[in-house]
Amino acid sequence: MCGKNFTDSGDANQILRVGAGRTSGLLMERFITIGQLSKRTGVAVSAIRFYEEKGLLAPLRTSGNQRRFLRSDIRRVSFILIAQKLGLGLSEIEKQLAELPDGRNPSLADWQKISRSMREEIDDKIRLLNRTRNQLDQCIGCGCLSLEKCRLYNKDDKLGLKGPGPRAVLD
Amino acid sequence: MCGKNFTDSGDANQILRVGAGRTSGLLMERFITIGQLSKRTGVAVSAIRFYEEKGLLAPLRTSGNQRRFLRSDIRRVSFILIAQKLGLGLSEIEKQLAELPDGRNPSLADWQKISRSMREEIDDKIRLLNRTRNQLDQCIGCGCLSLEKCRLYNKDDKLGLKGPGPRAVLD
DNA sequence: TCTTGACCTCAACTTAGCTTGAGATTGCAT
DNA sequence: ATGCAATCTCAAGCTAAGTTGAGGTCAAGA
Repeated sequence: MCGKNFTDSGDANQILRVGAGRTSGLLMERFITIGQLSKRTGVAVSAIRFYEEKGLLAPLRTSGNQRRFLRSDIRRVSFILIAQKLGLGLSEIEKQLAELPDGRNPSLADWQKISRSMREEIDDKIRLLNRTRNQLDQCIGCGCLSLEKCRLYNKDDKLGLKGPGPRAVLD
Repeated sequence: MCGKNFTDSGDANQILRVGAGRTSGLLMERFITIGQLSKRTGVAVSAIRFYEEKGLLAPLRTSGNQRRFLRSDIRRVSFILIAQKLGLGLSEIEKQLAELPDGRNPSLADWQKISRSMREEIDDKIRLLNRTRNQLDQCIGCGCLSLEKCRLYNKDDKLGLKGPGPRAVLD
């Protein structure tokens, strides 16, 4: 992966951390700019920088301080997007990615392992929603709206990860 | 199951500013302080003030500028808490409450009407989660992680109301 | 060489649902 | 009359997941 020899004259575009050599031709095959990554993934440039800040991406830099991403980072960003859709926060996603050896991007096996644990979380959510719905059905006929009696208002049930409410009480 | 004496709809809001001199027994029967409301509902005093700011509560004031709530506001706050648990945002709850005639606190019929529409939203969430879970199951065997191909990554499905993700893309 | 578009950093702003703190009043009991 | 807890307002801070803008640099084509 690293240490290829190139014979091009322009030094200005060298990627620092990968080692010296020449630039454009082969480098352009391996590396993409932030704009290209943005176009390929549909994620705004500002969001990509934000992901880097949060530790989800670790691009290389050219001698001119511009970011250069691996092509496989497209897949890494896809992973982030899908995991977000499944309800994971960026910090949770970062933990999953951090466990990959060598900072590698997710492979099939990784994805299977992660998505299985996601499946369990989704199942939990569905169970909770079903229970809540059943209680709501009973509550429709009741209408008590009493915090002491209403089975809907139960501190132990957190509806979804993002369920709002007064923090001191529900959290 | 639950009690049914929730319609003290007679104690409407004909009360103006509460006079200073006699904080008499009668007033103390009808009105409660913010601290009492906090204790009865478990909602922090700061949160109650916040709800007022958002238009969900409209307490009276003493001549000394302290808030005085109706006893029935306990039920109004209960309603807010339960609706939040069901995933409604404060602005949506405010709309529901604003539709009550005379700024009345929720009655049985109101609650039934609102909770039925909530039930539909919950059903929608459950359907979406089930679909997502099924797609995830297929994805476990696939591992493609391709934005073009993966059926999991579908802009039209928003998982839950709070599903994060790059705004420009998913919204 | 010049120009232009892509890129850089850093700071501030956004929404939601609050909490925390400062500094001033109020209200009730002794 | 005094003391003290409860209350008041207003401002700032918090988390999440970014966006927006100012001001400056880089890279590539004409």
